[in-house]
Amino acid sequence: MPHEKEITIYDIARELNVSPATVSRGLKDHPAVNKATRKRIQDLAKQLGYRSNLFASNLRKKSSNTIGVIVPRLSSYFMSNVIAGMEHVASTEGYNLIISQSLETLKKEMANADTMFNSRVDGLLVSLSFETQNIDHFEPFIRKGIPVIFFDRIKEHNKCMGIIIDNYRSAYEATKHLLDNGYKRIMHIGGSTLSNVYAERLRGYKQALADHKIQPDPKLILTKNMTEESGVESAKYILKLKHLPDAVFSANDVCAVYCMRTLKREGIRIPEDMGFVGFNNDPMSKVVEPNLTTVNYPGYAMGEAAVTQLINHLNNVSNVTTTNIIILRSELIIRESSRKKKAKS
Amino acid sequence: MPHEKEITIYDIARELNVSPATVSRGLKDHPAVNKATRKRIQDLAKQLGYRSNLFASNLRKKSSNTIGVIVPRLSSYFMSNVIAGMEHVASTEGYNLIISQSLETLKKEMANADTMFNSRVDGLLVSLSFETQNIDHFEPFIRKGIPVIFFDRIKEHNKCMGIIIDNYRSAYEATKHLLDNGYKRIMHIGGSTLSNVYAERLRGYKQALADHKIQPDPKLILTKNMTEESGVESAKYILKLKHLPDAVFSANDVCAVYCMRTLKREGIRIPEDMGFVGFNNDPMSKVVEPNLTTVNYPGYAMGEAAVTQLINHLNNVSNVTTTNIIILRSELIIRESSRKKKAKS
DNA sequence: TTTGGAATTGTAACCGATTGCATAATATAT
DNA sequence: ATATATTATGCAATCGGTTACAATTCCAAA
Repeated sequence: MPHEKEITIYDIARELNVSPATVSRGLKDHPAVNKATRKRIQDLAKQLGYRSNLFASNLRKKSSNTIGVIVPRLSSYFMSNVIAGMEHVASTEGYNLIISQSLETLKKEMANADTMFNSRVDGLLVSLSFETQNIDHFEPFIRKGIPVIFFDRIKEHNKCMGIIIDNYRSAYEATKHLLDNGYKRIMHIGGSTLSNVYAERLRGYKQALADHKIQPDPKLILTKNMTEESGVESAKYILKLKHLPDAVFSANDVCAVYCMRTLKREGIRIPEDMGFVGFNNDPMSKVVEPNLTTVNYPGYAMGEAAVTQLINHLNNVSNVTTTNIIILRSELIIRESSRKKKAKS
Repeated sequence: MPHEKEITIYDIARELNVSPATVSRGLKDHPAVNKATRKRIQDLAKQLGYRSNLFASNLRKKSSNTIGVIVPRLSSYFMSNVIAGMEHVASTEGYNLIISQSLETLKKEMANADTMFNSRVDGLLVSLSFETQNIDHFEPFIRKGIPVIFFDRIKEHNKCMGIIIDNYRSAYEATKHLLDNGYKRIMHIGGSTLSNVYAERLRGYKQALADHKIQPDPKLILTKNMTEESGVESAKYILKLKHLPDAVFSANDVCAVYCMRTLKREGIRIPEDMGFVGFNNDPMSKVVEPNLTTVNYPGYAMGEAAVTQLINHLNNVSNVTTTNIIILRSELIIRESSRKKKAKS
């Protein structure tokens, strides 16, 4: 197959009897080039089907116009919305996105960071894996002044911005909502507290109880990995308790839904016998019966915010190393699963 | 901030008193370089924190080790699984992924293709937008011999491979399943038949009816955009019919679920009064009550297959322009929504 | 000792765009 | 008409690897 020859600025220069330098400038509307010359250059470029060689350009400019993204998993409702938001901003700003997943392992996260580093990304957006406690593998970026922004699953670092929602406050409100609706013995199913996300949700839960003068009962606090299975397991655990809880606040929807479903099948009525609140506003929270009260987690907005902040930093309009944390708005969505029919009885 | 100086092969060459060429070869284990020298080079490289400059390398080699991906939307259950599968294979094979979404518009799809072209991707993986009828915007790739693979939403092209499931057969089986369970008046909710996906599903539905000597009733065939809303609308449409269908085969789960739910609220019993089959095996199909019978759509496998095929082509082990279509296995998952209590009565 | 050939290493051109500096062309001021 | 800005363009080095080809080294066979 006879592939087309690639057009370079040299071809244009020769054709127009100017120097490659002029062509280079002309193509990007450099004011030092005569307006008429600029037009001739651009017209011919279009006509010949010229396309800039980004490698040559990047090599010379030492910048890639590419943003690296590392996430634990791409295939969750939340994360795919984050990515969609990122892609949206990045593409309108002329940046490319290189995306990789750590599959929740530190090993792969480090390998991915390495690839990103070699790919010379202009900046890095990271949501940390479950295993990640230490974030030294991002030091190469920081040492070279490449901005790193953590989102959702973050670790504090004095050179890196973090973008999160107020997990503490959301969990507090979720728990308070249950209390206000007359539920008293509230269980919490959460993930590993090594993660900021789950640690904060647990803290909010506890504080809400404390503000209602309720001692948290350790038997009512479960640490799970928040999958379908752990929802089922939690339900079984609940059924074995001598003193049943009258409500469950789960740190995500998937776990809540499967827990609820299992309990329902055992004859427990939701929300009369047991109230439920989840977290994430996953589509299935609106499908399960009864519909699940949950916390809306703005994935798309978080993705947009992360890229926007990064690009602003790259353009020197703001600075990632001085801003510490950005907190996005989240809200409790009240549905049937938490409305005790005879509340405050 | 004093950023670290970048180490190049020249630095290593100087230190070791060899030529940059030898370093270049040594770093990639070229057999022409003495084994001991190779080791010295690699050790020093590691010690100095050398990282290859991909721009320089790509510029010289005229290849990017990057695969471009264009999809309608990233934020669907199916697509996020596809992407996850792609990322998995790509990263183990040493390729990067550049991902963008067309948001179902031809305009953005063309713009994305353009960006990919300028980014010099080694290959392109595309699932077409709803608006796309004509695929001339991929001709620049084909003219340059850059392989293009379509997946899921495809158009036939004599130079491009397509990766799909057998939508016709799956739909046929889904419909047959309903018929076998005693349902007779089966409605179909599908998407625009400009898309291969929905056209084939409709065809399978019709053929199954025909094989059971049933005339398709045009009033029982709806073309919708398969969102939550269209599920609700379809339900309303159904309720207005004089002669109600006794089953619904929806071309996706979201639409099926919302249709089913709306009907349920109007007192229609599922599956007794009306059977339901969806498509996709979306997580919510396992949550809705009753659980929805559906066709499992192997997103992750499709992503893996697409990248594998592309990389094989790039390595000359297979050829994308000669293989036409690859069909992945899909299967009907039977759940409660289609089990008529008194079947075949 | 000479020599053919294999094993290593080096030379230098190249990939294509960018940009500091110099120069040329034109315009304005004196 | 001459000096001084101003505007427009060109020169040439640079970014860092890659690779065809040439050159050198080394060893065994003759």
